[in-house]
Amino acid sequence: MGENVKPFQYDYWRPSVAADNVVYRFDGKTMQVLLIKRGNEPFKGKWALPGGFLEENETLQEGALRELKEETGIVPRYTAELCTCSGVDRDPRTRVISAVFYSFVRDVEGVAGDDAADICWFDIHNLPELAFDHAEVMEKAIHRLRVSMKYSPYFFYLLDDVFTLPDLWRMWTYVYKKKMDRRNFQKHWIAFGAVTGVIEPVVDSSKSPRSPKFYRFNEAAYLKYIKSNSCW
Amino acid sequence: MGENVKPFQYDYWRPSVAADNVVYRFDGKTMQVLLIKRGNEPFKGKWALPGGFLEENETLQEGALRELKEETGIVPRYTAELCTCSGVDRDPRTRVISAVFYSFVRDVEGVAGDDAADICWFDIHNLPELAFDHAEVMEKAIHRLRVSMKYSPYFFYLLDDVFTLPDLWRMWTYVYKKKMDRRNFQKHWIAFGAVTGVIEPVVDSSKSPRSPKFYRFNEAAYLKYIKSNSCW
DNA sequence: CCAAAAGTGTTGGGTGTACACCCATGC
DNA sequence: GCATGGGTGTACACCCAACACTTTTGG
Repeated sequence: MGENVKPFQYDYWRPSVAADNVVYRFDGKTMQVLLIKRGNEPFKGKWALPGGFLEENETLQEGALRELKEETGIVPRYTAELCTCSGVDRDPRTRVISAVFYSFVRDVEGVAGDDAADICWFDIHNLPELAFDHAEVMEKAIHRLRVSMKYSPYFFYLLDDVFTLPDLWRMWTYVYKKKMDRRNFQKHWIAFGAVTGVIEPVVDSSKSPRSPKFYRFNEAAYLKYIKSNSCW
Repeated sequence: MGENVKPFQYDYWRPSVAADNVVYRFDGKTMQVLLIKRGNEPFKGKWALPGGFLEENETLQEGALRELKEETGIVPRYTAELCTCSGVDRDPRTRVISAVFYSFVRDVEGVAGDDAADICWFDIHNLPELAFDHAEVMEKAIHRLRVSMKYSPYFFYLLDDVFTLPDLWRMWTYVYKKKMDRRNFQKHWIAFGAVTGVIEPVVDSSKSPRSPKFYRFNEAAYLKYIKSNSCW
C-alpha cells in the first residue's frame, strides 16, 4: 500500500472535482434532456448526466463542455451555471465535488462516445432512474428552467432562428405543464419583440392568410437586452 | 523532490477546493459586506472574502460557514449558492477551485480569528482593492443581491424581526441606488403582507399618530411562501 | 424654527386575464 | 364534416407610476 507511490502528491487533502451538464432540447413538441448510459462503474448501465473529471488546464465550464463533447459530440449554443453538488457520500469511489451546468441546444442528436455506452434524449417529465444524486440535480434544473424562462429570454437558443409564436407557446405550455391563453401569450411576445427587437417578424413568409407567422431571433438585440436585464 | 513523500497521494490530478462567503449586513442606512484582511500569503495584508479550504467531512456550504465562523465568529441567518470560480491562474500558489456562497446576517460585528489579521464591514458601493478574483465575485454578488431582492423575500433576514417600512425602503433605495416612490413602495409591501402573511403589522406600537408603524417578519409564513415561489 | 422624514389618496396608463369568434388544414 | 390549431377583438381588473400635502421629529 505504502510502496507504490502515486503520481499526484499533495500536502493537504483534496477532493476529486467533476463537471456535469444538463442539456435541454426542444423538438417542437416536448422538452428533453440528454442523458448517457454509463459504460463504467460505478452505476454502470444506469442513466446519468454527461460529465466527468476536471483537467488541469481548464475552467469548470470548459471541463463540462469538453466532457460533453467527448461523450456525446454535442457543443451547446448557450451554457450557464446551475449549482454545485458536494454531499460527502455522493460517489461511492471517493469524495467528488461536482459543478453542474445547464445548456441549450437545437437540432442535434449526438453520438455516444468515450465512457458513454449509449446516449438518449429523455422527456423532462418522464425521466428514468438516475445515477449518483442526479435525480436531485434534475429537480433543481427543471425549477431553474422555469424561473429562467420567466425572467430571461435565453430560451430562444432552444428554437430555430426562424420560428412561430405557436412554437414558443408549445414550449411554454410543455415546460410549465399548463395551457396559457394563446392570445395573451402572443400579445406579450409581440410587444416584447417590438420594444426590444429580440424577435422580429419575418417580412413575408405568408403562404396563406391564416398560417402561422414567422419570427426571427435577433441575437445582437438579445445580447444588448440581457446586458441590462439579465438574471443569470 | 521525489524523496519526501507527501501524505496525500492520488492516481489523478486534483485541484484544491475552497469555499468563500459574501456576507451582507444592513445597518439601517447602508448595505455592507464583510471582508477580512489576509494574515498570510498570498495577498498578505490585502482585503478578501472570508473563506478557506474544504475539509474531508463537510459539504461546500458547511465548509464555507465553518471558515466564516473560524475567521470572524459569525453564523449567518440565511445562506445560498452564488457561483463558482475556476480560472486556472486565480491563485498563485496552486490551482484552486472556489465555491462562493452569499449570506445575510443582522446585528453582528464579528471578531478577527484564525488567519484573518483583521475584519471590517465595507459599504457595498465603496469597496477596497480585493485579493484574488474577488472584485469580480463582488460584482456578481451585488447583481445577484439586486435580482434576489426583486424576486424573493429572503432579504427579510437582513432586518430585525420587528421593523418599519421606511427601514425596508432605505434598504432598497440604497441597494438599487435609486429613490423609489415611498407611497407605492409601502402599498406594495402592505399588500404583499396581507396576502402572504410574511409581514404582519404589530398590533399597537403607536406612540404618536405619525410615527412609523412596526411590522413583524413571520418566518413560518415566509417558509410557506417561498415553497411555491422561490427563485433561489 | 426649520429641515428632513414619515403618513396618507387619487388618478391615469399599461399589462395581464378571461372570454368568443372566425378561418384554414387535415384526418 | 368535424376536430384541431391558429389568427384576431374586446372588456374588465389589477398593478404600477406619478403626482402633493400634512404632521412629526430632531438638531
